[in-house]
Amino acid sequence: MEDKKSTKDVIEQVALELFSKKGFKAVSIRDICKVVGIKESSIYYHFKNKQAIMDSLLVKIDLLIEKMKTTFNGVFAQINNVPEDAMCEVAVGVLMNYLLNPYVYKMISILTIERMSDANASKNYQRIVFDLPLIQQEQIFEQMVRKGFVKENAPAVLAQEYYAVIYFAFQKNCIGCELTDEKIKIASEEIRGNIADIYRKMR
Amino acid sequence: MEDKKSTKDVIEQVALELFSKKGFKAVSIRDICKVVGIKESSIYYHFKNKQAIMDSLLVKIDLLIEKMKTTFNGVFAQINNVPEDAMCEVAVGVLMNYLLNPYVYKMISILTIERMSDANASKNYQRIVFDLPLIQQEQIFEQMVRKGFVKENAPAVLAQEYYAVIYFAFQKNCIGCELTDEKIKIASEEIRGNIADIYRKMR
DNA sequence: GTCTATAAATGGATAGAC
DNA sequence: GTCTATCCATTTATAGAC
Repeated sequence: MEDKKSTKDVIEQVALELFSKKGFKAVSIRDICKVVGIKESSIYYHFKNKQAIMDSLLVKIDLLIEKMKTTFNGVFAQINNVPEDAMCEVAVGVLMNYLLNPYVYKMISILTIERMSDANASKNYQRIVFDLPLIQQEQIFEQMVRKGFVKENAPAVLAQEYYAVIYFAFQKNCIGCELTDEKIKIASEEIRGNIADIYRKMR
Repeated sequence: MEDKKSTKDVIEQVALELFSKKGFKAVSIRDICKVVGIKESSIYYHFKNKQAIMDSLLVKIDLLIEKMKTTFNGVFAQINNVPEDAMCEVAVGVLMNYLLNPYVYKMISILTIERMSDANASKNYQRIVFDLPLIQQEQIFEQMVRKGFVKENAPAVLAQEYYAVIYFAFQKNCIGCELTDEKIKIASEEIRGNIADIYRKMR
């Protein structure tokens, strides 16, 4: 029972893959159909048009992120002690489990291109790449300040300083062309080094 | 003597503008010619093909950046005292005079799109957006550590922490769709706030 | 649900007149 | 240097058979 994927699901999967590599506009319906193994016209049975495929992908990522959020909150609530190492590992975790999650990473790649000319894509990029992680980080720092793990400071400012390091390493090493294990490793190490440095100062 | 711009210059100027808004691939020769006011075929008198226009733009930005670099080095060499305010203003200066320089900004916009699928664009993005500013910042921190303005620390790490704040604010507020004065103001203030916070810790 | 066939638009690029 | 005219490839999308 492995190949139970409907044609519609396969279309979405292939579209996500291709869009993330070349951008929404640069991928043709023909490109998608060629990989899926159906004729061009058949795709219009499953989706009204090309944009409808993209819209469907956006709905799916919202569900995924919502699920990740509740999982992460549950894990973090149990932490009672935050040594420097743990701070670094949480930061690397944001990279590995969120920004580099296969689905999230591909969607970020698509929106990176589309947000330059599409206001709606720009909103979605803002939400997925900046707003959601920053709110998450801010809540963590709120708890940490309250529990006395870091010196008192505005949690929003701490979150921004902290996440800027992660986002910077992500953009510098993981975005653009092929993503290799080597690049992921370099990004992780840059994050560890910079977060450790910042954390030492803020305690 | 204002309209002495050759057709070739106008083509480049229009192409830069259009490429930066929609991406290299999404802009057609027809689009460019319509704005310039010439027929499609005429463009092939000035440039071998579409790619040749882009190549020419890349050569020009290299010349511009080289000029900016020497200017900036001259200005910074005269600074003998770096209070917190000056640190913030230098950071905002990197945003306003480099990342938001009209030519640099448009080129970054183009490369943001193209680097997702073109290895050469990826290299150029890396060079213009990461390598050059980081080397510049590193040299500044080297001087500052030497002159005793900041506590001793690896200049490369300081440069990365410092520039990450600038890049983050730039990406969060200034990239994607229309760039407004309001967005620039928010980015500047975020940089000022975060740099002041970091600088207070590293002295 | 998938196919063939085809419409209608848009793309890059060239030949040759002026 | 710029034009008209044209070629050929590619694209989105639809109509209608199976």
